Amino acid sequence: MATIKDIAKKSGYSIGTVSRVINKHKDVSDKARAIIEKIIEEENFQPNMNARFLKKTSSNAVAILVVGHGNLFFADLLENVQKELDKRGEEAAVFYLDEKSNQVDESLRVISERKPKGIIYMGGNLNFFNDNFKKIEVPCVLLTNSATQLGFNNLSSFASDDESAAKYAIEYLIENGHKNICIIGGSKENSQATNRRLESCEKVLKEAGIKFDEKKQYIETRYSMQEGYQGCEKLIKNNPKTTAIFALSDSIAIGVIRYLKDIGKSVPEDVSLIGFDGISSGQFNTPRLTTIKQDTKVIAKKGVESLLLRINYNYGAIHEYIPFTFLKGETVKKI
Amino acid sequence: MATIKDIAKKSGYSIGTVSRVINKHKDVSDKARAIIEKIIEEENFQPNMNARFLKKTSSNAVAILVVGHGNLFFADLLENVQKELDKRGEEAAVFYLDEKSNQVDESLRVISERKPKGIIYMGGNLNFFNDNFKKIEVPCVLLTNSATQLGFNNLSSFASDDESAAKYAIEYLIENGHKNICIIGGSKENSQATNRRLESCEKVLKEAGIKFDEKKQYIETRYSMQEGYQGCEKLIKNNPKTTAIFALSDSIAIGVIRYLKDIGKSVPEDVSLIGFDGISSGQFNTPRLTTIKQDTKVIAKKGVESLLLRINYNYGAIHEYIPFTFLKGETVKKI
DNA sequence: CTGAAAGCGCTTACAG
DNA sequence: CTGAAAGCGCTTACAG
Repeated sequence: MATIKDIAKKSGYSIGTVSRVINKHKDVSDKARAIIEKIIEEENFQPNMNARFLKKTSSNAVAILVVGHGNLFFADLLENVQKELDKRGEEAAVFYLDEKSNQVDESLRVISERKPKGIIYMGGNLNFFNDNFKKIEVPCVLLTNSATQLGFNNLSSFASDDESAAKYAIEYLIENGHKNICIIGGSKENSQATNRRLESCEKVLKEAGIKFDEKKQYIETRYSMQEGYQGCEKLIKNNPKTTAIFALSDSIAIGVIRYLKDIGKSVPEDVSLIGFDGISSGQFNTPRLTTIKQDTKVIAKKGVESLLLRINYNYGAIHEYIPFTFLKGETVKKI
Repeated sequence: MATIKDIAKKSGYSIGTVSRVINKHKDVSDKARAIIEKIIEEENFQPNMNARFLKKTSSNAVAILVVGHGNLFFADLLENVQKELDKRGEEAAVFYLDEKSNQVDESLRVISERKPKGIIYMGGNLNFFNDNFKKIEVPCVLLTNSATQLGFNNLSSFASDDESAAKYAIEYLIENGHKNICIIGGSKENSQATNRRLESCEKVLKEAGIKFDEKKQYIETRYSMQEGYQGCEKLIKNNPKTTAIFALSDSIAIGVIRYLKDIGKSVPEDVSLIGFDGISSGQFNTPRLTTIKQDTKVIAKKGVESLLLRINYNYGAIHEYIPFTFLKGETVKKI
């Protein structure tokens, strides 16, 4: 690969001038720029990012850390976030992390290596913020989980209004005559969102005078079809009279449908089902998922805006719950 | 962030010795190692990768370039590839590329920045190899597409036996009484696999004396539910008597099912359907997809093996077609 | 507008 | 076994 030195030699200019052309500095003569750009083109020269970032004390990119690969909801959200950054002329650098990894420690490394001007977290275990986030001074924003409790001044957060969403879903099931309701998905230990949703469900059920034993009628699972399938199996075995299920993600919901079908039950004929997220594959599913659609567009927009406000004008942290939409699919039946 | 210099100062050793500890060189006294490791631990020191890779002339990692983010089939294949590398104690570095990006140019950059000892390509446009692959000397392997035609000595390839798979699918449909068959998905221009499958289908149909007009009964689409839905719409409008569809990916197949349902047709009652890939979400779908399952385990294993054989013993390029499995789901009906 | 030079944080012969 | 020093490919004050 050609280096900046080669380009300098070929062009007759110094590496300093070549560097200025690469970085689009204004203080370069048109002539120099033309010559150097031509040679860069010819040589198919691409600056070495290692050298670049090693030297740079700050970059103009916003780093996006996505926890988990196959998460369709994050794929959707990420797309929106990138669009919003793009619209504002901001550069994005996406980093995918393993499901189990510590997103805060990873961001520490990204900071030291990439020097981003801001960080957007998507997913990850909330607890990790307690350990090392205090070392981070770059403006950050957490999406789809609330960071209010953490109380960091440089960490905003935008999540769906889980409380209202869960309330809406359960009330909708109740209105449709359901009294034997199970809930599936999430992690009480790692996710604020799960707790908020679950508490809201329980409150509504209690107020409606409907019995709900969390130990028996709720089960934690990861956000996959596989775990939805397995979780549903346990749930149904413990609660054979279940007539409705609220799944805390659409992927889980699809697994639930499959399990029910496998034991001869159909959705919504035998069991009604509401999902969460509103990912597109839920709407390509047959039956179309009835679900809480998280407003990824607004979450992305507000997240990006608040981050830039912090970066450019040193605004403080904001925490907001974003309204959801209810997608009336084909998986709830009145009984 | 602490640097190697800080660690050196705190430990009383030179940065050279600290570097040797980090890189697990043997020529370090137990005492020095113990002291330095303790301080690294305390300081939570993580070496700067930019500096590391800038200096290194070669790394021990295998780079994996994945084209496209949301591709569930690649997610499955990637998991298997990582497992195979892991099993052999090899390190992997995964790079996700945009759907439309030039994977060969990107790999050129990865080579100059990361100095991997080998590269595994998953997906991407075959044509890009013609332009710049000749500049690459590192051992490479292409998965899920055949590189036989390209004739590079450092590029092996492993793909499913598309020809037999397509033959099997079409024959299965014919055996089940279907004569009005449409095919959907892929790109004739960019994918060897698409061409091989399509040609094989046409051959079988011709031999069976079944009319097939490619212009009318085949449609190119990308591998998404969305495009499967839209593509199916066109296909059905042009071929209202269709009784069976062969979709060249499971995602497409799911979109097809949804479209048919939306016009009041059910799979397999009204239209039979065979997919391709065998991704897990096809098996969580209702109805379960009847599909050609690509053997990602074997593709991954052979790919990794051949790469390491080339790296360690300078073996030549191998091109192989891997046998498929037929998953008899619930989407084909005898008529 | 341009060049010469320092330095980013590491690794790696080289010498001892 | 350890240290001093060169150098990876860039960027960025500084001087002119």
